[in-house]
Amino acid sequence: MTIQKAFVSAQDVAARAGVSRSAVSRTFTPGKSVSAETRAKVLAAADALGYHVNHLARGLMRNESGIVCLIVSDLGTPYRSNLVNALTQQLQDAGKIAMLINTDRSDESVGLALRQAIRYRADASIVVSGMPDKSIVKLCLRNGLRLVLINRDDEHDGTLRINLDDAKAAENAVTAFARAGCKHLALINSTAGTPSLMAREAGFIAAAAARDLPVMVEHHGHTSYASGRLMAQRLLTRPTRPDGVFCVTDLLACGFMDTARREFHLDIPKDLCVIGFDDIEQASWISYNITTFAQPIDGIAANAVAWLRGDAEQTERTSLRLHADMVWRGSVRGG
Amino acid sequence: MTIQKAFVSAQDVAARAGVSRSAVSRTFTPGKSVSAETRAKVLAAADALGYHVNHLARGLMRNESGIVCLIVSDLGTPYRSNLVNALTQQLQDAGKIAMLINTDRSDESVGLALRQAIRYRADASIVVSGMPDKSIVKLCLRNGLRLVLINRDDEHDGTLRINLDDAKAAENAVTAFARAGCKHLALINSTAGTPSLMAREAGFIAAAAARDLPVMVEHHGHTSYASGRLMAQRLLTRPTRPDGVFCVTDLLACGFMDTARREFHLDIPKDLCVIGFDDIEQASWISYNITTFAQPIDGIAANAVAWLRGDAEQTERTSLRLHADMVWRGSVRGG
DNA sequence: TCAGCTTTTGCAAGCGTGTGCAATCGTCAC
DNA sequence: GTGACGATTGCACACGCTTGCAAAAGCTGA
Repeated sequence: MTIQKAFVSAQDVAARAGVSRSAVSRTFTPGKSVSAETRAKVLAAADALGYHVNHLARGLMRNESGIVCLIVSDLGTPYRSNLVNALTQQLQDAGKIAMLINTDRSDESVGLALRQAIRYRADASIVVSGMPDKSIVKLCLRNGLRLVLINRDDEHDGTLRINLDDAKAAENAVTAFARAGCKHLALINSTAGTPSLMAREAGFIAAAAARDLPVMVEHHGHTSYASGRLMAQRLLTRPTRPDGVFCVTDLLACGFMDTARREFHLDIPKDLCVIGFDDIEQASWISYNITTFAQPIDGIAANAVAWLRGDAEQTERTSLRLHADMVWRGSVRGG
Repeated sequence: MTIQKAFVSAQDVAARAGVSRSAVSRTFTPGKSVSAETRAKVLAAADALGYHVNHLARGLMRNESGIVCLIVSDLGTPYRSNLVNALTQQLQDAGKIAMLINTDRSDESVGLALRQAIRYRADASIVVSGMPDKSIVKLCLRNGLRLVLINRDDEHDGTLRINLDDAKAAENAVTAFARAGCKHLALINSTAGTPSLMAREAGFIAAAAARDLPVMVEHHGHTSYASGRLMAQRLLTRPTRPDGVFCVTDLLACGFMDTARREFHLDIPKDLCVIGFDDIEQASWISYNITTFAQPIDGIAANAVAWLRGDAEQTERTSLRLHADMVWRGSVRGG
């Protein structure tokens, strides 16, 4: 194999096709005027040479790279990986491409990620984890980087904020427990306390108070299986044992249920009702069968992408609140 | 807010700092010679203006974008999302950035993904799902796009192939079953049959044959929880019920175990031993507690990234076979 | 002070593309 | 035959950056 230039350029294609370089460029730009004959010659030459438009150069010229950054931590987590999956899929369908940046959930590392997005002149970035601080957000907007915040908070203007109706869901959870005859409610949550988790907590406590039901609360670590186990041990050794527990995440619920059953020999839902949140795949597995709230993952992704495409009616709405449907399964009595 | 140019360029910074544009460029290129004084002026101006090097332009000049494409299907799957997580993390640490492309696992869509990688002049792409055909691989190599194939096959020259020692693992599974006194072995697998899954199957059958143990085999759908359930129904209604089942994936094992317990009231490991593969998080959950083989995810990622960086000794090895350690848990008797 | 050296600096070319502008071509009606 | 008009085409500049080259500046020792 002879040594050759790594990538073939439009110039090369033009030479082979016997046309000007602009003709090549126009052939690959939808909506530009090229005669059928020229187009055919160009396409033939491009195919023979293995030509592919250089998107770096195109992005440089158009000032629009087609890149959208996804900023996310703990991609291994079921909920997050499903959301990222839906987002990349829908971005691809919209002609964009996803760039993935890992963060530990510190604000600082989110800032670093956003700077990286700016460097690649991303058209937008979508923040799934962590909270960018005000100055970074301003920097992004100033640089023409559009921002979507998913289940973050509702503070930053100029961005699209997509949140769930966490308070409403929490209220429904209380209602379900009340109907099941639960008298002693409890809630377990992480210590991190993202705005959306805190909204679930506050909503649950408020709704319970409205019905004069007491709520025990535990906080620990991240929203993981291990945390769920640990909080189960704490909660189930209290003097009065709760009989209705709202886990702000299905992962917590899985750990909680396993410990309640194996270590405390409790029957779910007879002795203890459990409600989770997210509707991850595992919640539907036979061993768990958790009553939970479904994150409208496709809906979230669709709204984000629609806003990015600048669809007329969507562009104006900068704050969206989606509903999380309750999924009735077997971890609550009398569904 | 006044209308202004979207992005600030090196020119703008140079003007404000009172130096030439090249000085700005050199300031942001490690190893280039700039006086401390100039560097300070440049950094001050860059900070004030919010300047960020344009990586599209830089990539265009250097002919090296810093982008690495990850080609993957079903990111929602625990094993894949953990692998992608490790890869993006380690790529970031190496100064690269991950681009994520979703495929259905058809060869065709892998081809499309690779063309996308070429268009963005990615430095490399890492194929986690699907199998690119020979002509596309050639096209990539000709375009200077390096290729890493993870748990694919071992055919393509010029690429880095990272595989597990599936045969050895399968042999260890047979040994474990034999020690537990299992007489009737079985294996469940997807119909897709990627090379690595087929290697596990072939290895298991061969090792069982060497011990004169019969093996029942079932194939169905993807390597999912649902498939595991369905194959359990098929396998456990056979005239002779297996007492040692190798599930080529933990997800299959979860579905299999749930069905074996709830629908056939079998005790694991008393009536039935189960071994999985991957060591996903769920395999360690109390409800499953599956004896399995750990994918050396960090090792895979580390090897891939090291090869991409062109580390001297690594560059020569183009085919790697890593070991999957057995993780002893409770789904096999007498661990 | 000055030659000889190293470090720093600015200039300008070039990376591969998109696109405004003017020139060219073909078509058609008169 | 001619003029008008629309579709195509090529030229040349621009995008923001890197880098070779040569000039300038700083430093050393005699």
